Amino acid sequence: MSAFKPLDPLLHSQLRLAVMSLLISVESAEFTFLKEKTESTAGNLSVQLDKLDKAEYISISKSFKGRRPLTTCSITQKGIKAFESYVENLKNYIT
Amino acid sequence: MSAFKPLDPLLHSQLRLAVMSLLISVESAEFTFLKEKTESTAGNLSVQLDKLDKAEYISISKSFKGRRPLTTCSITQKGIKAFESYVENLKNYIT
DNA sequence: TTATTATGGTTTATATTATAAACTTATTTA
DNA sequence: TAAATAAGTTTATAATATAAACCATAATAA
Repeated sequence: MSAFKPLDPLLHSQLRLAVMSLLISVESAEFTFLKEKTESTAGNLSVQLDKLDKAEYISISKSFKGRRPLTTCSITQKGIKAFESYVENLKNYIT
Repeated sequence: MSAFKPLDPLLHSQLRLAVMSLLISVESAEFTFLKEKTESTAGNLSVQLDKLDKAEYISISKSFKGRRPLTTCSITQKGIKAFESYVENLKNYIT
């Protein structure tokens, strides 16, 4: 027991982990909200959201608020499972 | 509260974190022991140990066991503090 | 009206990183 | 003596994180 299970590289990233951490406790969140909370640049955030989306850890919907673009993200079941098992695995490293 | 504090990039690495995790609970450990426990390649381990050493998170002593090289590592006070605060910061992300 | 600045992003370039492959030196073993 | 093993180190490469540059539209100022 307590071997070092591999840490999902998609989650073992400061910004993506922060995003998942935010999304896991809300229904959905807007791009600008995530940007503020994570204090990231828009470019970086955009790239990392795409990666999470491609892995189907989150789903992204693009629409408009009035006439401005609105990107809304929410975590998927797959994302929740991945996050939870990442956290479980991580515990072996830090306790 | 619960902002995302930055994660020390030196520790936010699977192998280096595993090494630190091992070293924190022992007096010292040999290269081969770390290699087995972390299931890493010698090359990768060698590189990561060097980085931890340069950051003074561990200290490395090279000697001989009989006639074979023996590399022994131990965590430093600086390393312990860094590890502990990494863990504290990380908690904001995963709880 | 025409600039100028702000908003909400995306794309691209770059520097850093993690990692394994290849190598070195010495020592056993067949 | 040749081949395999041990204990690493050095180097090459592919992946990654990140910010800079860019784009389109909207609001504001001159």
